[in-house]
Amino acid sequence: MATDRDSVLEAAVGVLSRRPTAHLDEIARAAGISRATLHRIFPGREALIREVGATGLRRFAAALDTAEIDSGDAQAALRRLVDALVPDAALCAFLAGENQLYDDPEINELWEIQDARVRALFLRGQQQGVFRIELSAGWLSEAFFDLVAGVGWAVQDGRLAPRDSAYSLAELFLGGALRSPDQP
Amino acid sequence: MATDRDSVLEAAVGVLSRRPTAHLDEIARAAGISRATLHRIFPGREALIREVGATGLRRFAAALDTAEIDSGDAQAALRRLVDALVPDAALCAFLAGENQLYDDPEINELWEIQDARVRALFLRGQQQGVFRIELSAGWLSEAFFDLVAGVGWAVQDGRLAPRDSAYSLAELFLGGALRSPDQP
DNA sequence: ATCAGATGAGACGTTGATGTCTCATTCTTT
DNA sequence: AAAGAATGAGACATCAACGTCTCATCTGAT
Repeated sequence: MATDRDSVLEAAVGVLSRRPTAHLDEIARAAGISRATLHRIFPGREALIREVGATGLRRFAAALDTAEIDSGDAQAALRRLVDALVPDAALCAFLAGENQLYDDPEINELWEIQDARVRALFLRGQQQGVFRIELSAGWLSEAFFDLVAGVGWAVQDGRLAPRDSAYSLAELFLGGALRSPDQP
Repeated sequence: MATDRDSVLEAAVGVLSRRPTAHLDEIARAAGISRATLHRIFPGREALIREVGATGLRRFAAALDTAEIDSGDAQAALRRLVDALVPDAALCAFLAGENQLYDDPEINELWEIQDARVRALFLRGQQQGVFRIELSAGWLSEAFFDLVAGVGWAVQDGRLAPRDSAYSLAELFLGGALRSPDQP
């Protein structure tokens, strides 16, 4: 049953995104199972972390797919990406915090692919005249991911309401903190 | 000699901001001293982490002071803050990643104070009509810190040139990723 | 040159998390 | 109801990092 595995992974993300060094006891308790069963599902801590990372990257890739980031106006594409990504913001927060994941060449390659896709979106937007060209596409991509992770943390800790998160993220990233001079 | 302690702390930040679970061996090697000497300076791992956190918060507070964030135009104040903060971006990255730090009530209180100061800056800017009011001051504050930490990581890993970091940070945060419609 | 202090290298015991095991209990299926 | 599978609880060994110690070496001051 895949549901079981997935629910455990979900719980693991909830704990690990906030405290990457959490003990297996804690993760098992959060998942509502015993440590023994956790070991029956995942061979060990390393495998669990790896699986959470792989899941996160798969969901990230799926969000890029559903948002169709290669189609149409780059700004609209980014807004679609925000909507698709916000439900998995906690997963992105985990990916951002667990740097040790990228020692694994397979995980690292998967990440490089998705990162390149996001960079391509920004590059396309710059060529369309939609995004600023004074800021490199690499930096835009990195900053965007930082903010997505930040949303994940903020929502998890109750500092940001989930229903505000997509709006807050898109508006700040696209429009910045400054009030537009022409809007009174 | 305070210089020695500080240089060790500096090296510790360099390692811990990227890999919070780094062994003491690694930190000692990065500082160019032996594990024994590291133990002579700091009673143990916990004390070291704590000290790095306290140093980070002190530097953060100092940056808020030198930027005079309570004076004048809020936008100019934020730009001053960026300039003052960027040299210690790695330290902020450490503070952002090491959530376990905030279990310590003393550290946590120090953080709350600085965070309130930043929030006050954004609130003031909103009252001045400088910052957007659709985004809460709390979210602006949090997002700003996320980006500062992101700059710290990006610089450390060579993905962002140090000389670009202040500009990239201030421009993206204040103006957003979108090209202004009136600027051709 | 000598001596005091500091440092590095390494050994050693301790501790805590992990991985594996067993066994009783519960749930499912027939 | 009975058999089988899955789970939980706990015991146990292992292992890696930590904290402490000793001793040889190095540095710097007198």
